[in-house]
Amino acid sequence: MESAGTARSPRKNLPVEARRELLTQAALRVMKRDGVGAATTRAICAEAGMPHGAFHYCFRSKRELYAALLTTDIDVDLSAVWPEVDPGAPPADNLRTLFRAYWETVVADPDAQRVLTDLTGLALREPELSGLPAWEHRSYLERTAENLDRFAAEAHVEYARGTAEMAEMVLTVFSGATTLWLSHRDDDAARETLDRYAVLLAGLVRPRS
Amino acid sequence: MESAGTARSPRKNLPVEARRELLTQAALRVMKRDGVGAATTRAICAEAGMPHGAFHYCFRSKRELYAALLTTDIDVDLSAVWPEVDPGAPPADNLRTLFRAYWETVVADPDAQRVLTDLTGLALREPELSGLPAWEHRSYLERTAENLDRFAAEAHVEYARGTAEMAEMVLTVFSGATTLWLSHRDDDAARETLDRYAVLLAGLVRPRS
DNA sequence: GCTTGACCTGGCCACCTGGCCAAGTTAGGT
DNA sequence: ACCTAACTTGGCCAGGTGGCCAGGTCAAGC
Repeated sequence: MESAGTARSPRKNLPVEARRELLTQAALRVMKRDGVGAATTRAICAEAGMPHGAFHYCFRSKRELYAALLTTDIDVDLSAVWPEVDPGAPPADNLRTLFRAYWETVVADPDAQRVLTDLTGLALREPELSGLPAWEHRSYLERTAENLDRFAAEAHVEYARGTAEMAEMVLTVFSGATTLWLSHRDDDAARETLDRYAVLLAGLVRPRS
Repeated sequence: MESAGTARSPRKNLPVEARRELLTQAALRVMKRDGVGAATTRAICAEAGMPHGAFHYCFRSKRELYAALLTTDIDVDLSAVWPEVDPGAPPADNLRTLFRAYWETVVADPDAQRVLTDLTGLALREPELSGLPAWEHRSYLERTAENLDRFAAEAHVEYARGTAEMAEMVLTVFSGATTLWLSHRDDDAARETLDRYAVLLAGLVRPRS
């Protein structure tokens, strides 16, 4: 079984970077399972099968762990689930397919969204980390724009207002739908809302010139 | 001056409910100022000018305080800032005015949004409180629908897909715009996005039959 | 004045938190 | 075989946490 959290490697010299990686992944597991508040340095080390002392050998402080999480580990890879695009279909249909593909990734791992939200809120308080959420948002925006461009190429369309603004609008709806769904957990309502916005936003799409 | 947090009433017999109210308001102040995590029972009592012992005379546990906050105190009153509606103007213009009025309340007190977000996330973890966010969402949805109805009446329009679904869509955009803005703090981007969505959603509005 | 019950409080408790460190262990170069 | 520098660890610390309670205080009713 070798279940994480109970296993305890006897002793193994490891470069600090490798250990940092193990710790950040363990932290993410704990946060998803028990909440960001429950991710104490001890809980994280236990999850990673390390003694508590290992933590402050790898990280100067807990904030450094937060920073590592926000800059590297939290990646909801949109391109992972890429929908089939039919160049012949109406843009609204293709856009709806795209939105649903995103939604699958949200439903598949809701805890990831909660952790991201909580971690962002936490970082905003810490002066040392307060810049990270903005950075993370820009990164997210860029990747969304890339996906939108790829989508536009495959569907043979272009965006009336430009890709960047389209990306901001799409992210707004995704973020809102996710937030609301985390509260009400109404799958149907969320999907319907996304479908409707797919239709609306299709109005900003036109055949490529 | 009588600044809150330092003043300390000598001793005053108060019905428990009044004291509870004082504590919840003090808790809200602390959370907005220093974050939800900083709102310890001691910090809250200090803010309210009470000894620490008072807390557990009024509340059985800290969770009970959270519940009191989520069910009564957190009210972002949309109808407080009601825009002027011009029945002669295009629906898109009126809708944009409505959206901007909402946005003013967000920008006026961003910390309230953060507290609401964090508190919701926290409640979702606690089995005892996990139902409250859904309840809160329904309440929010109803009040949004009421406002939309009032708006429709004043602007002499109606909603093609029904008020309820319109409210869900509007809330989705509001929530998303707020979340994104809390990260990037780009006022212009947020306003532009809201303006664009006002135009898009105006497509779901038609003259009253 | 006296009784009663609601109200009030300082101090205590067990537990947990992030952070630190001296002493020990390992692996690789020479 | 030895040295060195990187790595590992259990234990310790000061401070903070939510929760509890015995004993004190107050105001109202008689």
